[in-house]
Amino acid sequence: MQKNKTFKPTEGELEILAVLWDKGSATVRTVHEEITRNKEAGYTTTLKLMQIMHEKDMVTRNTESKTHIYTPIISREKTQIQMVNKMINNLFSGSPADMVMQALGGNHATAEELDRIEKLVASLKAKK
Amino acid sequence: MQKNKTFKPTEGELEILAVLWDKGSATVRTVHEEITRNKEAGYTTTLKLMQIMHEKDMVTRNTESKTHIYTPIISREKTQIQMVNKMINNLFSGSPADMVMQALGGNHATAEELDRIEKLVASLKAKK
DNA sequence: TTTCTTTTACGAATTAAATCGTATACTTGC
DNA sequence: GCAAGTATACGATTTAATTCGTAAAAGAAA
Repeated sequence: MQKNKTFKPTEGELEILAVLWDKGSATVRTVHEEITRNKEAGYTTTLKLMQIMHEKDMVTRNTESKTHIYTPIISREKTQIQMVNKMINNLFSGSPADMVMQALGGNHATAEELDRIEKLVASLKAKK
Repeated sequence: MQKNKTFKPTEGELEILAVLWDKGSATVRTVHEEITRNKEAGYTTTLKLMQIMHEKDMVTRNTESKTHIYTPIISREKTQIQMVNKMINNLFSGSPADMVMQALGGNHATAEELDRIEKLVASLKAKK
């Protein structure tokens, strides 16, 4: 078991986690194929990265069969919260609202998404 | 002049930029003193980092006097937009709303901030 | 002027991420 | 059983970020 230090995946680790979160669990082969849809990479590179993630206790693996099956340990949501909070502190002087402004500023949110946000904001206001 | 590649400051660079953005311009000494309010670091470490940032064209510097004065080139806002968008893509499957949910979920936003967000959302909805 | 302090320049060491080649072991299909 | 293919293990290399020691230059103070 590891110390509970703040979890900060690197770029490459995040790509792998994205696949694992999406699929629940996956083999190196599967992860590798997903990843190489977007960029070049050797198979052993992906393998090594996943092995390192295992050493770091970011994933577990089932080694019963020759082909190991990897499962993420930390949840997507927890990672999101940690990374968003870090960014709010580092780049937005601690103001969540400022980050929200930038996130929505690009105007990529759909009408439904805006509805969801509106409801969330309303419910947060109600609590104040 | 450099290619216009996506700007991705490291952790340490971001700390320095935060000071420079805040003050507009600053000497190494000033930046260093700000930074060491929160963490340990040798003076030459900060200096070197800022020199490298200069090589990377992240900052300009005025060398008229012996004590150089550094000024950030990229704006805080542009950096915010780039980093938020990157995070939305990497960690939130491209959904700005999902990121907003996490940013506000911690319930750290003040009533006034929520008002601002509400207005922004309303104006975005009006455009749809 | 001489000394003390501050500053930059430079280079080296350290740490960590990412990449990949090669060896070896395990399956599977013939 | 054996060849071919697939998987892991391991170690080496590369690249980048970080850290800091030392020296030299510039100014300030005495």
